[in-house]
Amino acid sequence: MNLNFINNNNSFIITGALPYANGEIHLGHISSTYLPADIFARFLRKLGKKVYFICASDDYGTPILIKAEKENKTPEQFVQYWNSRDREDFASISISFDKFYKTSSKENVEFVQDFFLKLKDNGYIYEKDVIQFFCDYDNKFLPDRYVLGTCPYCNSDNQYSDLCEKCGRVPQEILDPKCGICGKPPTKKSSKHYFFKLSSFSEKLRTWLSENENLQTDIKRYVINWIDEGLDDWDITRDISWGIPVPLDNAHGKVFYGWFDNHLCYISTTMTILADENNVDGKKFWNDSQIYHFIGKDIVYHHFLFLPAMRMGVDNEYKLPDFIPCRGHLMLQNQKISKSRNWYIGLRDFISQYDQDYLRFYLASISSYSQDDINFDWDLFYEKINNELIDNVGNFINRVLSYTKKQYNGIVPQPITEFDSDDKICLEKISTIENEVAKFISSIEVDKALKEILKFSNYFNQYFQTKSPWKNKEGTANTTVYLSLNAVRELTLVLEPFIPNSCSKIWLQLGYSETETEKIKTNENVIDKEDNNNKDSMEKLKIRPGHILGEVSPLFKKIEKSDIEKQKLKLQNNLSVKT
RNA sequence: GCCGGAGUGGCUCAGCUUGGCUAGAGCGUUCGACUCAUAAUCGAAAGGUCGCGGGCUCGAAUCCCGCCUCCGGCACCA
Repeated sequence: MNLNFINNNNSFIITGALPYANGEIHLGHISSTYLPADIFARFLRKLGKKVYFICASDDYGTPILIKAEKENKTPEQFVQYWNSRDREDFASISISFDKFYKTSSKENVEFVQDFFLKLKDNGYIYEKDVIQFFCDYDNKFLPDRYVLGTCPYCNSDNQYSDLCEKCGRVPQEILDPKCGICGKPPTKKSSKHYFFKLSSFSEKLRTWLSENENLQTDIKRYVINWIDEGLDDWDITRDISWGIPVPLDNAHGKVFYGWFDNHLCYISTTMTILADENNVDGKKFWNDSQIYHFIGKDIVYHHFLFLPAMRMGVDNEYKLPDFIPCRGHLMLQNQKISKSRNWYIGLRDFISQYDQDYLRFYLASISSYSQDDINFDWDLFYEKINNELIDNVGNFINRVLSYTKKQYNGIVPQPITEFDSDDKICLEKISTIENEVAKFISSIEVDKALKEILKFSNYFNQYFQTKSPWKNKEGTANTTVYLSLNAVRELTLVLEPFIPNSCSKIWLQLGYSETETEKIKTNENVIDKEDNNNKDSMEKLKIRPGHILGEVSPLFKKIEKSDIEKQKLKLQNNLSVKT
C-alpha cells in the first residue's frame, strides 16, 4: 500500500474489469476502472517495473445472443464488432493495455474448460436438476432474458425475467411469462445443471478477507456480511448456444455462465502474452507478481467471492489477487448514469469534442479511492480544466518556455548568482516532488497525487512571479529561469501518467526528441530510496545550461462557457426525447 | 427492514484511523500589484455554532450514545 511495497516488488499484473461486449464504453467505465488502472500502470512502468496491463471483452452470455439475433448477426460477428470498437475507444483515451483480448479466445476457452475439470476433480462441482422455462414452440430452454413478463414489483409489462428495467429490481418470479423469441407462454421443464460449491469456501473466504490488509475495509465488511448470511452454491451452466461448452460427454448443449469464465480470462490472457516471451514460466510469473484487479463497485460480489473461491478450488495454482481496487460509480450531473434513459456520455462522443487529456485530468482529479460515487459536472469540468490544467499548469510551462525563447533565444542560461534561500527551496521541491507524487500513486490515490502536482506548479508560479526575471535581467534572472525550466521538466515527468499525450508535446517543446524522451522516462528511477542527502546539489538538475529548447506554443485551448451550456442542453434534450 | 457511507465557509472537498498547532485547500467574491505568459499570474481580505442533542475528557470536527436528513447495496445484475 505504500512506496516501500512498490519498491520491494518488481513485477505487476494489472487487470481492468472486462467490458461486456454489447455496448459502448462511456465515461463511467473510464472513471471507475480504466483510468485509475492506467495511471497506476504507467507509473509503475516509469519506475522500471515489469508490468502487464490486461483486459478483454466479455463475449458470452444470453444478452449478447439476443441482441445479435435482433440485429441478424451471428454472435461471433456481434462481439467482434464490439471488441474492435472497445479497442479503438480505449486507444482514443490512451489506456495503455499490454493486451486487450477476448473471453471467446481459443486460449481462454481451453483454460476455462481445463479449470472446470480441475474443480470437478477436486470435488467442487456437482449436478442438479433445475426447473426452467422452456418454449415448446422453439424447442429451447429460456434462461434469464429470454423470458419476458410483468414485473411483480412495479407491474410494468414486457420486462426481463431477471431484471426489470423500469424499477431496477430483480423479480423472484415474473408474472405472465412469455417466450422472448416467439411470444408464446413457455412451459416449465427440468434441466440438468452444474453447480459450484461456493458454500464450502465460506470459512476460507472469510479468513482471506480478514487477513488481507490490502483490501478496502468497508468492502470487506460488507462481503463478510454476505458470508454470514450464508453463501449459496452457484449454478454455473446455461442451456444456450453461445458460451464455452461444458467439456463433458453428457453435457451437450450446455455452456458456462459468463461469470464462471470471464474472470479466468485475466489469467488466460496473461498466460497468452507470457507464452510469447522467451524463457518465462507463466504460472511462476503470475505467482511472483503483485496482482491487481481494478473494478467498479457493481461487481464486488464476483471479485470478492466467486473469483477467489474458484482459485482456491484449484489449490491456489494461480494466486489470489493482492489488491482489488474498487471504486464507486460516476454520476452525471448528480443523476445516475443510465443507458436506457439515455442519461450518459459515450466516450467516443466526448473525445470527438474535447482533448482526451481534459477528460483524464478531470476524472483523475475527482477520483477518490473509495466506493463512494463521484459526480461528473459540466461546470466543474469547465472550471478544473480552465483554472487548474490550463491557467495553473499550462500557463506555468508556457510562460517559462516562452520567456526562455524570447530572452535567451531558447538556450538554457547559465545560473550566474549564488542560490539564495528561495532558490534552495526550489531545488528541494524539484528533487522531492516525484517522491511525493509517488507516495500517493502507489496507494492509488490519484486525486491526491494530482493535487500535489498542482501545488508544485502553483509554487513555481509564485516563485517566478516573485523573482520577476524581467525586472532582474542583470541579477537573479538566469538562476530563476534555469530553476524554473528544471521545474517544468519535473512537472512533465510526474504528469505523464495523468496526461501522457500532452506530456509528449511538452518534451518536444523542451527540446527532447522522442528517443531522448524514452530514455529519460525509462532510465530514471524516480524513486529516490530514502536518499535525500543531496537535496541542495545541482546534480539533481537534469536540464543543463546550453541545452536548446524546441518550438514553443500554448499546450491547451481553453473551454468556452457557451460550449458547456450546449453540452448541458444536449444532455437534457436527449433525455426528454427518450421519456 | 437489514447493512454500509455521508452531513465542515456561496460551491467542490481535505482533515476524523493514533482527540490538542489561531479548522485547511481549490473555485467563486472584494481590493491591490505585475506584464514573461492563453484577460494568464502574484499579494491581501471577507466568509464556517465542523447536521442536531447529550456524554467521556484539562481539551473533540476528530472518541461514545441518541436523533434528523441525504445517498448507496441487499446476491448471480458487467
